[in-house]
Amino acid sequence: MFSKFLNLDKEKQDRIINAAIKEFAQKGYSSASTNEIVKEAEISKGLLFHYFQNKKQLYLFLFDYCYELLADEFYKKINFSEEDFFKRIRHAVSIKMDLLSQYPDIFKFIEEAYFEDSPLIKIELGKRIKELTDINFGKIYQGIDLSKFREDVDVQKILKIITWTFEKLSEEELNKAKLSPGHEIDFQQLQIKAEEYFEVLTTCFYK
Amino acid sequence: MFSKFLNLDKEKQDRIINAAIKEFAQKGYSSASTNEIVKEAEISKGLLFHYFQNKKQLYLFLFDYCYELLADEFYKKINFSEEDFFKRIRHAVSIKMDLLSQYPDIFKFIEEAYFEDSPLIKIELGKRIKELTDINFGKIYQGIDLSKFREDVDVQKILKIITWTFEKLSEEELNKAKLSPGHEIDFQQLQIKAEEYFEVLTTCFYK
DNA sequence: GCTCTATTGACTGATGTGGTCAATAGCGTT
DNA sequence: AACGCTATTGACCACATCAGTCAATAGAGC
Repeated sequence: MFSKFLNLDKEKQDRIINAAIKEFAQKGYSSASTNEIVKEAEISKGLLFHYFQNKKQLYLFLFDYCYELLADEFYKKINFSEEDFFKRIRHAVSIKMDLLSQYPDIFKFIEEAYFEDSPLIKIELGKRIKELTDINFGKIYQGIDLSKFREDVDVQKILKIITWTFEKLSEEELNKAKLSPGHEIDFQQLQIKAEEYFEVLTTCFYK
Repeated sequence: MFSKFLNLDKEKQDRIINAAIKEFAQKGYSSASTNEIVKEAEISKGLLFHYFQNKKQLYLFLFDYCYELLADEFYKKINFSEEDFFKRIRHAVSIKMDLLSQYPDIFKFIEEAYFEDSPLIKIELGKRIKELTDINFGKIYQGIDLSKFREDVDVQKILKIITWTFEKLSEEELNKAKLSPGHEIDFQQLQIKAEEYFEVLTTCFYK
């Protein structure tokens, strides 16, 4: 299907993939322009359509690419044998932030895919999107040692509050980055803040 | 400036305003189509440009309109004499949810404005956007009685965790609503859940 | 110098854009 | 009924951009 494309040297593949992801991420499927993609990738219009049958096939190829890349990276790094919830969630958020900083456009691309409403995407991507959501929320809770938590309140709610805290902390830092000139996330400061909240949360929620 | 428009009967004004807000909210400034706006508002193309000099003026008018509407409604309802932080924040979130369910497109419109990067908007809307953010986070904390909180952790972080919890709870319910057939928020269930988290948070964070 | 594939970019017809403007509808006044 | 005046229309404009095509060319291997 895409064998012609996959036989290209890696550098050119990457140029095309990155350009296309960036464009789709910024504008969504229908508003994304193949003209912009070839300009950014520094290839000719004809070449893009030599490798990919049409815009739709390109988009689907990219979704598969992004999905596999994020899933692989996440599962490669997460440590499921860590039973302490705080450490687990802190680690998961940290991985997510790493990936986010490494592949910001890929995250945006996946995010945008949620909002696509052309029939194409709703049908063909529905299942995979659901799977990806589970990466964020499902498996993170498996095998957690709940015995450390205080017993006078619902532990499930505590888990949610903790998860939300780290998520909001990340979002806050991301929003700051958006307003800053270079759009760069200050990971060092985020790490420091995460540690501070980590301490507050353990103090208040552990026995 | 917009006197011609403001002399219209209210019903027609609303039709135009709502159509325009909806379109800008969905597509952002540059991709929004004046053709779509007049179609939705059921007026002719010419009439829109009879009332508003051009697309830009329309956008700026709408931002002012949305800004004032949200600010007015919020300050009208919030009770600054309530010194208990939990009650205050619970009330604020409840107001915000009310407004969100009443004016979903207006919230989306304002949200989109953050991401506009045409010079027009960055310059002319910058200050106002900042003010609106303060509505959400700044004044909510004024006059709070901090003496009730436990003293072994940073109280400012506790306030953030509480705020984030109620916000995430609202977001969660909103996302559920998006997936449901009628897009309706189950306010009763949200209220119940808020009470449950309220209890967990007071137990863990008050003395 | 031949073959064959990789690559180009000018081109197409369709669609959509913000904005204009001459024409008209409809109401208040005389 | 006839005038004036504003509210309202929608065909129209010049231009931009779109996804996709294809004849022409470049360049590598033999």
